[in-house]
Amino acid sequence: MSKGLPKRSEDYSLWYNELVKRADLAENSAVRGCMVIKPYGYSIWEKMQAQLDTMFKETGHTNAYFPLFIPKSFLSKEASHVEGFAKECAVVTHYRLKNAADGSGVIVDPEAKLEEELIVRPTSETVIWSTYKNWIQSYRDLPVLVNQWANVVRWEMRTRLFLRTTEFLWQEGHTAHATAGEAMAETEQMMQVYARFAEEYMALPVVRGKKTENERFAGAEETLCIEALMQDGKALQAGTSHFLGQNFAKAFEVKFATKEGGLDYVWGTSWGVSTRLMGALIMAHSDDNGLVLPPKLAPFQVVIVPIYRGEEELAMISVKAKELMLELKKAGISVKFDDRDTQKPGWKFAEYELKGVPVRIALGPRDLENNTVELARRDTLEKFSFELSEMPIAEKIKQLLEEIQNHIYQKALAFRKEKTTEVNSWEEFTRVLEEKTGFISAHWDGTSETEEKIKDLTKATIRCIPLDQKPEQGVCVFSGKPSAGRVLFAKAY
RNA sequence: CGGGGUGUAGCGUAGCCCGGUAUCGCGCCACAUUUGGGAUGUGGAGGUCGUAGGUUCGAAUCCUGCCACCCCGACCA
Repeated sequence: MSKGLPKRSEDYSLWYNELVKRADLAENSAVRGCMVIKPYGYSIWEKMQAQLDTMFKETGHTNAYFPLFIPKSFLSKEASHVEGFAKECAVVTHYRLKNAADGSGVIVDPEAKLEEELIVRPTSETVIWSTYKNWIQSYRDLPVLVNQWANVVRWEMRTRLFLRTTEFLWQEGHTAHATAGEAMAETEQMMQVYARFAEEYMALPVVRGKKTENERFAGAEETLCIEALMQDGKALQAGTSHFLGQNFAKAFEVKFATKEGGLDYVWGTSWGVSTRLMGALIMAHSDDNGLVLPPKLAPFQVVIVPIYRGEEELAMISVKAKELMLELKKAGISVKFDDRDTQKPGWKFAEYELKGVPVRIALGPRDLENNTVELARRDTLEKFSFELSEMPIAEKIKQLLEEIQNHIYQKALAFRKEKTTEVNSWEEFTRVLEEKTGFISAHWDGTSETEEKIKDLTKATIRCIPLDQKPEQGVCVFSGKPSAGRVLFAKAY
């Protein structure tokens, strides 16, 4: 392994790829487009899962599990849904292998052709709604509030670790309601859950918004989203929540007896976030020295590195280190004590910086003598000596972790503000897009045609119509037609 | 699927034009000296040169097929 990471300023995507690999988050696998998520990377995902899962349960949802395979016929029941996913589905056509007659290995047994092919789920609306049909008969059965943690497959042409892989891990919530209003409220609620998760846990500021018709989920009436800005000025969709109207209920004949004695189709929602969040996390905060992790999601928040000559010194330092570790653990802080004798302190410093550990404690003979430790924070790379008599170490670290969590959020927020530009002319639009990058807040005439043309010309898309959009009369930056408010454009991942 | 590129030790590479049995760095193993920012020295292990075939006394090198990966385009969370 060579030492330096590529610089963000020189080659951002190379920096990203190298960082993911060197920080032990993930690597490419033997299967094209699929990744191996390594233990350190998976630990972060587990932290995300745990927190999101808690939030889903707090909002009344329960986990369940639906099959990986979907009968082909299901997919075609909702017209726009098929259209959206048909081009990227993996299909199972056979169920058996056999030895080749010429001894060259195994081949697909042509005798074992499936009568109906199975699709590897690209998303589960269809299997789930075919199941809901049986679960729901009356308004008394509603709402159904279910989430599942699963893997899905979308056969992408070009993949990138975490950001776009053929198989990815995610959660998909699927709910059914008696009224449109209730379903819409659920859609909004879950978008807010995602936004809160991104901001409070990932330290990632997001714009809450609504997708335009072009960018909407295939099969949804309305898609709400959270959009984040990465350090290279490109936007990343971090989570989506869909109001499905009665589309899937109609496609799968999910009707319920209303309180009033009528029969009506059920209203649905679906919402999801994926391992793509890992990519967002990495790109939002990390620097040329490596990963910068928010304390709330770091696999361990503190690492203790002993500095010593000889076994006796290590033994003495270990006693102190273990004492500190215990104190920290009692306070709910996760700590790793790295007493490996196989690597030197300097090597460990660089390693934990690469891996984004929020706080490092270095403990050496001088510290034992002076009753101090050396603290270093990952976000600012500041180092300072801390007198253990000053206050309990756990309290100090707790403060520090909170400060780091807050600081990286503020830093990302300031960056987004700086990179969000209001523009009023087409000339300005293209110039800002090319030179400054980031979000562009501009008037749009509300038509898909204009959106398409802008995309063709510049690769920029409408990321969202912000929910906090101010009513403001203006003219479309492209067509000159009247507009009632600004939307956010950007080049996106 | 179009256009370009690359496959050589665990990783990154030189050699290929001009054919003679593979270079260097990192990592790995052993020993010694080291340990407050990626240590140093000495010794060592590790290779079907992507794959199948062809040309040749001889192929990493030349020719042909195939495979894989990367980059750029059309599609996407």
